[in-house]
Amino acid sequence: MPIDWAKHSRAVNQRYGDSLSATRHIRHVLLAAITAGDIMPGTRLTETELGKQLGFSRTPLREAVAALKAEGIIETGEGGSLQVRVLAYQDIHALYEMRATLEGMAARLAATGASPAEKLFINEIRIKETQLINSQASAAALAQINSKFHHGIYLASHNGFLTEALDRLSRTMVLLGPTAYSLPARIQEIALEHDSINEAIQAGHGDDAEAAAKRHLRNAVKARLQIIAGQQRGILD
Amino acid sequence: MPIDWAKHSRAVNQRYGDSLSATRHIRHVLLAAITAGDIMPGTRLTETELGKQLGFSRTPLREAVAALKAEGIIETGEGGSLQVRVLAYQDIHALYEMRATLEGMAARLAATGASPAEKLFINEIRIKETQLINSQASAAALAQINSKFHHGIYLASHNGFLTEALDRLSRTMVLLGPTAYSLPARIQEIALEHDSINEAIQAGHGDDAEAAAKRHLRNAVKARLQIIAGQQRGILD
DNA sequence: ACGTATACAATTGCATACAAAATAAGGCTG
DNA sequence: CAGCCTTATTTTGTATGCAATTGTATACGT
Repeated sequence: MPIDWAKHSRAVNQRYGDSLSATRHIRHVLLAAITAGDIMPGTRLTETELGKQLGFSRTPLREAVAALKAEGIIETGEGGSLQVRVLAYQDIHALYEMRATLEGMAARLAATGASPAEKLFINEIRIKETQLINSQASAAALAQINSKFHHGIYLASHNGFLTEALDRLSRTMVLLGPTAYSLPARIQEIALEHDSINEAIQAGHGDDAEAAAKRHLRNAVKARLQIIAGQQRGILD
Repeated sequence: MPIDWAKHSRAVNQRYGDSLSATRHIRHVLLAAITAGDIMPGTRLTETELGKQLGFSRTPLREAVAALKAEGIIETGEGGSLQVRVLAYQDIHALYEMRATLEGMAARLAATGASPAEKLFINEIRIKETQLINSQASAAALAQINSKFHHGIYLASHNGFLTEALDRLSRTMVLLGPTAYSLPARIQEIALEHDSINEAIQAGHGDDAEAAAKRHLRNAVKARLQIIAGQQRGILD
């Protein structure tokens, strides 16, 4: 069954405007399709087919793919064939280990260096998250506000390289599949953990913020393993 | 005055073999040229000209550039023109701040998780570095063994994402220009600091290794600022 | 003489076309 | 019938060509 590229394409246009170059447009559409789970890791992608489906020639497609390969989202199999990167079990731990360190760093910097406006902004997102949880919002909506909360902290770190590294890790994480918001029990925990981080940032306590962020990520990997265990199927299916 | 692309091209062939695709080859050649200081940050690159000089068509060139743009080495100026990324003064601090955190993490993981063989390997590089310093080796040779020392620690962290992030940061750092090995006084300091890191790793002391690595990077940024102060020219030159 | 408009040159973005490599299929031989 | 070699087809890698946008120079008007 073919993928609904038009849907992702519309979403990208709505989010970034319709004046993006073909290369950038395709890059975002591919990321959206991977995030939505329309293209599973390991799936072979053929340029001709993809280009035809997306309505672009192979040239901008290949440039978009070159960027995604540099990011580690797409990899070249044997013979130069393209496929969405397949993460090994060990990679999950490495990924979360990295993110715990970087999120800790970001939270510390935000606590010690964020402007009053930035702190207010983070706090507002946190309040909105609580409202969404209480109103039983969808997993997608919760995942979105979660992204905003974390991204707000990244920006408040005032370190562009840190922000970029964390954004990149987040993009890589979509390769792992569904978010933790598919686990109802985890939602309340996340709220509490976000509170700890937020309070430490508001109070300007760098050590506490870092510790809270690391705790948050340690729990996140635990939840992730639980999801994976739930998905557990035979290797051959 | 034209750049000696043939030299860089030969170096890339020697390092990676001559069976690289044009795209990958060009990517490495461009990185080498930037590292060597043949292309200064801010320099405008025109695809047609570059392609002609390198002996390839624009297609693989553009793919190589797409990858370097994704890495933040090349950026698109106004009007879509290409230029080597220009780092702001503030970026220097952000860059070293990031690297201090990640190098600290790598040193800690190496100390606690490296295999005996990896520890021996790191130690051998450290010994070789001492020999090179004592024999008054060139700055380039010292910079190379320095890279090997650090990269050995990255690998010993057993975290592929960390290794990749640090490699990426190292590539970005070439935008800053000459290495600290142009400062004779710094060379002895570096040796001592590397010793501290190595000893902590050999002893398996994670905390000490992380602290030593962070100290090393704090001193490195100090040396970097000294170099920049020495280069100080007017903005308009 | 300065600012603005217009025409032209240069450069990027994309598509098409071709060449080389890899995968798949088929036939042959042991 | 199994394994392997040969061939055909698909797929990737690279080159060229065209269209559209951007930068620049010249001419004109104020």
